[in-house]
Order: sequence, then C-alpha cells, then structure tokens
Amino acid sequence: MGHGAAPPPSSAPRTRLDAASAAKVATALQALATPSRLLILARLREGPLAATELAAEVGMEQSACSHQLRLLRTLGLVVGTRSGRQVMYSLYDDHVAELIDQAIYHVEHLHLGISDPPARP
Amino acid sequence: MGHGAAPPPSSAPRTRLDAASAAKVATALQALATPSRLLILARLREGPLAATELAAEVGMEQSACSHQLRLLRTLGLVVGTRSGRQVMYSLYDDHVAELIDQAIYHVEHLHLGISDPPARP
DNA sequence: GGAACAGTTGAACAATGATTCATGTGTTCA
DNA sequence: TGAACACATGAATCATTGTTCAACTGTTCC
Repeated sequence: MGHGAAPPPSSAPRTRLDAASAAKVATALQALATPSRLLILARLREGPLAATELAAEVGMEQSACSHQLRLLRTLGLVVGTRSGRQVMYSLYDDHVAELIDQAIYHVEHLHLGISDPPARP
Repeated sequence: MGHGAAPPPSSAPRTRLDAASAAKVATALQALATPSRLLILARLREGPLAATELAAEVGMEQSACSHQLRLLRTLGLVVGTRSGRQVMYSLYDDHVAELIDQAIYHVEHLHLGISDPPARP
C-alpha cells in the first residue's frame, strides 16, 4: 500500500481549530460532499478500477468522471497509474479509506432533515 | 445528552453505497465542507454557546452565522434552545461530535495539495 | 501511417451557495 | 409603553461549481 494509517481510537481534538486548519479540512471534505465524488470514492474503497469502468459503475459520463477524478487527484485523495491504455485509479491512503468509512457510518446514523423551528418556549 | 452514540470500532461498509445514500451522506457532509460551518461545529464540539458569542468566537457576523446555524438546524446537526433572550446552541448528537472529530483527525493526517500529473510511464 | 480505444482538457452553461445589508420578531427591563 | 438587546429572516449580490459538449493527447494493433 505504501502509506499506512493506524485507526484512531476516539480522537478528541485537544487544540482549538484555527481558521487555517478549518480551511484545509473544509477543502478536503468538499471532496466527499457531492454524490458523484462520494460514489467514486466509495467504489474505489472496494478496490482499484480503471477510469471508464469506474464511470460506468457510478453511472456518469467519462468526461464528468474524469473531471472529478482530476479534482480528487489534485487533492491527493486518489492516485491514477497508467497500465496500457487505461489508467487504474485507487485511493491514496488508508486515511482516505477510513475517512470515507467513518463519514458514511456516522451520517447513516444521523436523523437528517428534521427541520425544527428555532426554539419555542 | 438525550441521544447517545457508541463509537464505531472500524466500520467497513458491507453493502454497496447506492445513489440515494450517497446523496444523503453528501448532503450531510456539505455541512462540514465550509470553513465557517466547520468552525461553528468545532466550537460547539467544546460545549453549548449562545448565538452571538458563537459568532464572535468564530469571527463572523451574527447574520451570516445565523444563516449557517439555520442550515445546520435544518439538517439536524445542531439544536437551539431559547434561554431568556438568547438561544443556546449545541450539537445534536454524539454522532455529530464524532463525525467532526474523525473528519478533522483524518484530514489533518492527509498529504493535501499534492497535485500530481495524471500518470507518466 | 491510420483507425479505434482510453482518457484528459478547456470553454460554456446553469445551478447552487455564502455573505452582506436591511428589516422584522421576540424578549427583558426601565 | 418604549428602548435596547438577541436573534432570525428575506432579498440581492458575487463567487463556486458540477455537468455537458467538443476537441485533443496518448496508446495499441492492423
């Protein structure tokens, strides 16, 4: 794998989140904040895949998928290595894999869409 | 706390992520995908806080902060309860708290911004 | 070389979204 | 009642962004 990542037990941030770190984290999380990219990442979570196959599996056009892959590459979340004509894509890190897992897990256990009016006495 | 949430040991998704779930997860993650909201959530992670104080601590105008709080409320990530003139805001869940923790942790351990050209032989 | 395949890239477009400004609602206290 | 405070809300603006269309690079095989 190249880059390992030990799973975090229960990581409470000791230091306060500053604006710079917030921007960094927010930027990285934007990669998971869209259905298309999330499907791409979730699929790559199961194993490497070529670009065209990937596009087909997540149900989007090659061009659109390639654009998103470029973004994910630029962010360092995925890597693409040429193999003949095709480019095999895979997740960069175990951190990426775990980030995806944790995000999906926690969000799935959330009560979403419960719009409550802003507090009534 | 009201709503508890046991920490996930190492949750690998057994089932494939469908489009509907992807949309749900993506929507929830958009809440963490902006510096302003992330700062708000990270601050609330440390404990409840009134709206104006919160806005001051994260360095944004009350109006802007209120708009984002409304969004977070609608998503069910935070709750606001009136207490006199002011409205105390806090995270809804332990899931929200853990989601924030895990996101920050993993992203901080990422090698971001390493834009690599799309594979060279 | 040329055709077919695999993927990338750029411009353009529509949609979404975060912030600001101004105003409105609700609450306390004099 | 009225002023001051705490917060919410609506419209408008400006910036991002995801997708499509079209063209382009690179690779294999005849």
